[in-house]
Amino acid sequence: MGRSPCCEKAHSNKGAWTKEEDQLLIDYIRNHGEGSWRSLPKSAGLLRCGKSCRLRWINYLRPDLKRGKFTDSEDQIIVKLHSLFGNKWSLIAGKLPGRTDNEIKNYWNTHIKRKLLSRGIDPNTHHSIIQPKTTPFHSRNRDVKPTCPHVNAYVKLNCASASGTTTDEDLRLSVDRDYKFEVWTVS
DNA sequence: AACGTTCGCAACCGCGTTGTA
DNA sequence: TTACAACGCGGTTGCGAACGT
Repeated sequence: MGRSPCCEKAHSNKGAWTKEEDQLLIDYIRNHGEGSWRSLPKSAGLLRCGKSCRLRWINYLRPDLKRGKFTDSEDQIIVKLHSLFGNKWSLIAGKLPGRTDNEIKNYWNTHIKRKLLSRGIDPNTHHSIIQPKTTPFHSRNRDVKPTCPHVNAYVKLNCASASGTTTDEDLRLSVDRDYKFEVWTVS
């Protein structure tokens, strides 16, 4: 038995949102707050599924969104965080106030990936394509510096977790003014 | 000007995770 | 403990805009 659909698709709009739909969603969330996405469309008078409403709000309508072009420093932060976390876009977005995971994901795929490749850097491993390095990033109990030639980051790893991987709970991340990183475990 | 191609981004889809009865 | 509903995330797609010929 498959998963039940998140909404009555037959009675849902799809595709681009209209200004009227946006306004209905904004008004509803202003009055009632976020949450209960499944019941929200009906309550707000929207012919959309809850998932779609949530995405529209988070990625486009939220008042605290920065929007506009990414700055050079944001660019650098994204590259460095990606070298730490991989494709954990929501985690990366959490370190960039006003930016959404979807926005960062798109920016990575359309701009940064290409930029890294043009510099001879593998965007997945952050290692030089010409001189590949074999040292695993999440090596246990070892200091790695720097992990990638283009990143002026110092990452201190002291992973004590039994799995040998660093989980969100294990990690605390600090970003100083020069965007250098230090990652350590919680004892 | 017209057409084809590429690019950028909003939105959708499927699945894993979490909460709860 | 289990089953189900709802949420949240990451990958992918679709479409309009921009660009090139």
